[in-house]
Amino acid sequence: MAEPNGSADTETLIELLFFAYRDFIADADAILAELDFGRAHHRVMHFVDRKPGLTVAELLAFLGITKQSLSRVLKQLIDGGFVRQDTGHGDRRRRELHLTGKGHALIARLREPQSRRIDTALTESGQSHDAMARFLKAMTGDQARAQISALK
Amino acid sequence: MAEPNGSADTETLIELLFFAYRDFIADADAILAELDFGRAHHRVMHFVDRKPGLTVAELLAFLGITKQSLSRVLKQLIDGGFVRQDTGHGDRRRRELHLTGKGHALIARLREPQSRRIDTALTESGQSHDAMARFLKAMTGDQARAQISALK
DNA sequence: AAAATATGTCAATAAGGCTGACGTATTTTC
DNA sequence: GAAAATACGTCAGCCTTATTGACATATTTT
Repeated sequence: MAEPNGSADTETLIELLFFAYRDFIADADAILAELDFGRAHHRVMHFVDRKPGLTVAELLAFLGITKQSLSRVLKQLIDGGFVRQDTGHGDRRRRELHLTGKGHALIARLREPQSRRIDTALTESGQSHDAMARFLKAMTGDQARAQISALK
Repeated sequence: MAEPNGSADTETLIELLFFAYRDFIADADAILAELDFGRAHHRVMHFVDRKPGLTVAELLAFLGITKQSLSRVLKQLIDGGFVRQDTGHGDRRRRELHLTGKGHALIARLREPQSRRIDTALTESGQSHDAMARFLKAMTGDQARAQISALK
């Protein structure tokens, strides 16, 4: 038998996931490079958009990096006018993050080729959006699932 | 309507892909850290295993990096006894790369948690291996498809 | 013999992470 | 009301993995 336990074919999936993610990310990289931004900037904008008003500490938890690492990237986004920081209403120690109009425009532009790639791939492969969401969610660990829930 | 053009939901898929890939990679990262290796070492071993005897130039094309970047990683793998370099039979300028027994053991160990995660996720989400392969392949660009074909 | 190819290596640079330490404003606790 | 905890910012130094450019060497092809 060619695949006694399916492992040979799962090996192919490991490889396909590498290529698929690499090419998926490349779409946005090209746009980011124009602004001298990197993937870190993209991730920050994504989560600020997904959860407007989130604090620096919450953002760090989503990204899984330290505040020292975030600071440089966040500063560039604020200086560039893509992200705005508001002092917290109740707790004035907090800095609540929001995208500016310019920030919304950029995240939309970054998302466009990625969305198109996903939608095209779903159509080409005859997959439903829902089935893919279920698979990807099943691929994540407990921590990520909690984070995903927090974005509702 | 909640989703006029499906874009709202594709946005969720973008995010899920980020989390899924991050967690998928984390499995191997933990093992690599024990050996003071990184993802670059993993990728090199994967492709050397998938196409035994491939040359340095071929490997560079798969990885999409420069030879200067590869050199350090490859040197560490060779010094550590995970990868072996044979002078080409016909063309003695070429260095044909192979995994050693130790290399095979490591790649198997790295693949194990990743395969398990994929297989579990497929089962949990009721997806077939084949459908997922079709989707992931549809996500890749032309260049990657050519590379994937070259691995047959 | 000359040119092209495959590989290796040196040097300098950059992005994006890390740890540790410290400062400051604000809130919570005792 | 003083002390402790929290949220954030920042300085300094370090690491990994990538980059480009330049050049050396062995081998094959022209």
